[in-house]
Amino acid sequence: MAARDRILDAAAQVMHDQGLAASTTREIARAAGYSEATLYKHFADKQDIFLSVLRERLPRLDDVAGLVGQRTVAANLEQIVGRLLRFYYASFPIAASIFSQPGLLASHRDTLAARGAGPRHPVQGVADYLSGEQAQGRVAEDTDVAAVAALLAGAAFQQAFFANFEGRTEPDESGDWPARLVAAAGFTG
Amino acid sequence: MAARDRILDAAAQVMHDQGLAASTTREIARAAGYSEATLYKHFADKQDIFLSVLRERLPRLDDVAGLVGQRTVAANLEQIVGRLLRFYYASFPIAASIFSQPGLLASHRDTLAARGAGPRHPVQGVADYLSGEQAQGRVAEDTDVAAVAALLAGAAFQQAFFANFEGRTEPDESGDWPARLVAAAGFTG
DNA sequence: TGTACATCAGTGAACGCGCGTTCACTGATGTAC
DNA sequence: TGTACATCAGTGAACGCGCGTTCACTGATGTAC
Repeated sequence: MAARDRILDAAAQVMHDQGLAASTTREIARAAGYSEATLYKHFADKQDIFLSVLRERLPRLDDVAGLVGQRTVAANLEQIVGRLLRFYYASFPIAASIFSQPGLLASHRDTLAARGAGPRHPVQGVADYLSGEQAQGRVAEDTDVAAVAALLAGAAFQQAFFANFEGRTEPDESGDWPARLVAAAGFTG
Repeated sequence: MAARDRILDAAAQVMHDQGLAASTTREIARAAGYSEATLYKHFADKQDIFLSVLRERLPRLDDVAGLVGQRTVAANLEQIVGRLLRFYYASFPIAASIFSQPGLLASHRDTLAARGAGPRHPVQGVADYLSGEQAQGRVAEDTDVAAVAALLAGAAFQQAFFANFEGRTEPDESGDWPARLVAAAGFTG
């Protein structure tokens, strides 16, 4: 099964570096070090390669529930925003480019739906973390955790977009930006 | 010059409906009601068509500065979030799909840079609005207007992404979502 | 007014190319006796 | 141990197709005298 993995690694890299449009079977085969014919021993067709990359090679986001009750809520949220920033930054080039092929987008959406996953998952994770803190009395009862999660995750998502759009090689974590976002959402200390 | 406009309208529609990958010269010409050869009377090449669509057919966002001092800050911010939501929703399919062609992305970035514009513009608009209110004493002196703007615009941006990803035909403005976001950012009344 | 010519928007048909995909094949490794 | 055969990962070369682009052309409209 080494070949299958190497093909997926190569495809993910070509998609990331050169974009979906330049991710031809020739280019993926070349990057993987196999002939084009080999691709078809492991995948039904080209779309199967792309969907497999989306399923198996997009970054995972570490679960955030373990932070409940640790340190301070503000410190945890700062760390969460930093993680989201890196996660979204790494996912963006591949995830965004599938908008160029609505059929691919729809197939991927169905894959995620069948798994019970989807792009709202990280936001829900932040909301769940805040609910956990609420249960411990470390976050005010009347806090709208879903709205706070949408603000923080949304800001991280958009900052990651800016970094990719501007061609930067890493997300902008410079200075105290996560801390400022968390403070503006009402969490200090 | 009617032909040029009709070609750009057709190209924008095909890009929006079928994605960048399916936006071939044949398809654009068909949608515009001209022969493919006519495209080349008005544009240097296919990339020139795409860049012209990005320059001339992406939605514009109304200036927001005029709201300073009107009604309440919370009400204004709710309206601004609603506008951002619709703006991002309409821009997303075309804007995201250019990530599939890094060359196109880079050219578009340069076009915007030469104009002094770019994707941070709407966020800056929100920050400027808040600074204006600060000058009138309607927003606290110590409010981090850049961070608040990043939260609100980011949340709208991500909600618009969700709506597009899920294939909805309009952004999710249901219920009091903009109001909840504004309240979670610390603005009520 | 008619006539000869210029301009100009638009086209049908063809082009060369790179794409995704398939096919018959190869050569190395494993297995039976 | 040797030998005959089966399995299996991988390939070179070709395929048909749709792409972006170009070219010589058409026919309607404008202009000069």
